[in-house]
Amino acid sequence: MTFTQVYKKLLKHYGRQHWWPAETPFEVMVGAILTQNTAWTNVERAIARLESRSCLTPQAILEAPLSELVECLKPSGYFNLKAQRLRNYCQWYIDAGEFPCLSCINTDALRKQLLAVNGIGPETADDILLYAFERPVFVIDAYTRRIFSRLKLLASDANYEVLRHQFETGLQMDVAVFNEYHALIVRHAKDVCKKRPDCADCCLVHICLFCEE
DNA sequence: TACCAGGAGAAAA
DNA sequence: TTTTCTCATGGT
Repeated sequence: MTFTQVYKKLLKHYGRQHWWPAETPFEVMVGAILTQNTAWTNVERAIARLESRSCLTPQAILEAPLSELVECLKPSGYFNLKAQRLRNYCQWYIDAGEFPCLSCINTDALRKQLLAVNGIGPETADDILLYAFERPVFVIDAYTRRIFSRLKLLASDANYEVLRHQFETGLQMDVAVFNEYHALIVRHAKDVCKKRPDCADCCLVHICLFCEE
């Protein structure tokens, strides 16, 4: 089984996922920060609160009183932490020139800048690069680790950069494929979790889907 | 009631 | 350098 074969099976089974669920690139960025260790349904509530208070722009987030920002973020959990992280990100985003200025920076340099922002780790940076900046970067999350280590395509204890490199060299460097693949992995993980909640260790690999036809 | 969810950073060992 | 702890709400 190869990365490409798994992708084709997932795509055939679930169809296109149309990710990321957001109206604008900046909303993608906000969602990427708010979804850290948090269910997406809770992130949606927080984003809706930001939007209802006209706080879904980097300028508005920086100008809003911290107490108001915290109030908006409460449904997504870790609200104090995320309010500060969101502000850190917005400050960098404005200082760096926003869109379209940032589109001129090459992917490696942009990734380094993102990782230098307090609160932006590898996964969040890659979410932003792939879904907001449309760069060919593969996002490695907990689902990806579990599913692909079970398929013996990845080592579960390898560090993030090693896993990302394995994925990116195992596929064609294509933004559309990376976008769809990660979305399908999340969809699959959630789908299987719902079907088999009794399974120990959250059995994320739906064997029938991946067995040889 | 207990556990987990589309992590990251600081502190401790 | 590696491991552990903290941040926190909402759904199951």
